[in-house]
Amino acid sequence: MLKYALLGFLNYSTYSGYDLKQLMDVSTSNFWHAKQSQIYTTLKKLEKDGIVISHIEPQESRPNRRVYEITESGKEDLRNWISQPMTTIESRKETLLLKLFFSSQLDPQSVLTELRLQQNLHQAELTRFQGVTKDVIQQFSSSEDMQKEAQFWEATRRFGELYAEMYIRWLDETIENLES
Amino acid sequence: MLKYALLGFLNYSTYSGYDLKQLMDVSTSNFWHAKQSQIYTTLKKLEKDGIVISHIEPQESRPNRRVYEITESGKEDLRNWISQPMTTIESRKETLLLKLFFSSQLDPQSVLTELRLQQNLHQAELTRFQGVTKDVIQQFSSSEDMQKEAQFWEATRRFGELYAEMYIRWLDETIENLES
DNA sequence: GAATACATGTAAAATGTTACATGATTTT
DNA sequence: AAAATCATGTAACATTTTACATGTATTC
Repeated sequence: MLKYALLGFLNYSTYSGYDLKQLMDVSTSNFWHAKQSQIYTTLKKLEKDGIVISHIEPQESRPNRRVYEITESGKEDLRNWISQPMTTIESRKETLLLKLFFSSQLDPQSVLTELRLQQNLHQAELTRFQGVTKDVIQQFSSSEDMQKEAQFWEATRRFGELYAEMYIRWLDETIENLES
Repeated sequence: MLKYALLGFLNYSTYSGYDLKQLMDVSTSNFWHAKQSQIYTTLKKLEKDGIVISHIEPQESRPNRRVYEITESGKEDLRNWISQPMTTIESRKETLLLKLFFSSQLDPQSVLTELRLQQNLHQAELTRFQGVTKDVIQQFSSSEDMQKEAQFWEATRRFGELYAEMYIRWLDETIENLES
């Protein structure tokens, strides 16, 4: 699936592996992330499959950049993937819930400590979604040629915001139940 | 991490790989799932590491069962994992959001179709969490020796319920925004 | 007669993480 | 002087998925 994240960006413009890592970190990372090493190896595989092509851009006093470009076959692959509707719900993995599920043997105090720690973390996330992230997207939506994109980006931001709110609410409830 | 899901169950009782798959499917699968093949190979690895031990239980007219038991070292490992607090937020992967992020090039109608399909799926999930799942846990909580466990199971069920509600709300909002 | 449940596993491929390796430039 | 940024990549390992393989007993 990382494949389609990379193709999505390369459909806008050409980028190096390094560029793509930076882009993902500031945009899709809330719902899709990847390590730099995986990005490099995946790009290499995509080139072998004829979905992207690369060329070297020489630089002075910095290592050369290998810049990737999407091919026609890549564009088709991407379009096809986006237009194919998902007919199932994605199954998630939530380590915190797994720990909680087996926490009856643990002393209640350390469970509460962990949940309170998570409260702080999710509160910070929420603030970020409502602050910096929102501002950045609003700037894009005021520029003409980015307006259409910005609408979709805003939808993914909003998901992050609602998710953080839901998580905090659940932590509040759970802590309250365990305290009594 | 599947390791700890398996150890968590084996801490209650001895089980075969088949049993563990059934158990996970009806309990943790909303926040932790695994394929049968992964469960079998992981159990084998855990035995090599001395965290569980197994013995064969012969059966008539059915294949023999290989039943696993947690060792002392396994119990310690599990306790240690549960008591170690998580100091970061887990990063999720949401394919639907990834698709949406790159959907500006697609025709708006097919995006809406996909979102409406997801609405139905999540509505069904929500109903399940509020119905069957809730009933099962309530039965456990009325039996004495399961009461403590049931409290934690209920917390994970409640997460599923809130998540489904949040998801539906987000889909409602997003569909409305795209329609206008 | 066909499908599902019981019960085990192996093999191969895909995906993702951690660690290693290099080296100049820029910022603290 | 140390740390961070720019920029590339490889190797090893761990995790997860998909597909294959077998065979009985029960239910529809």
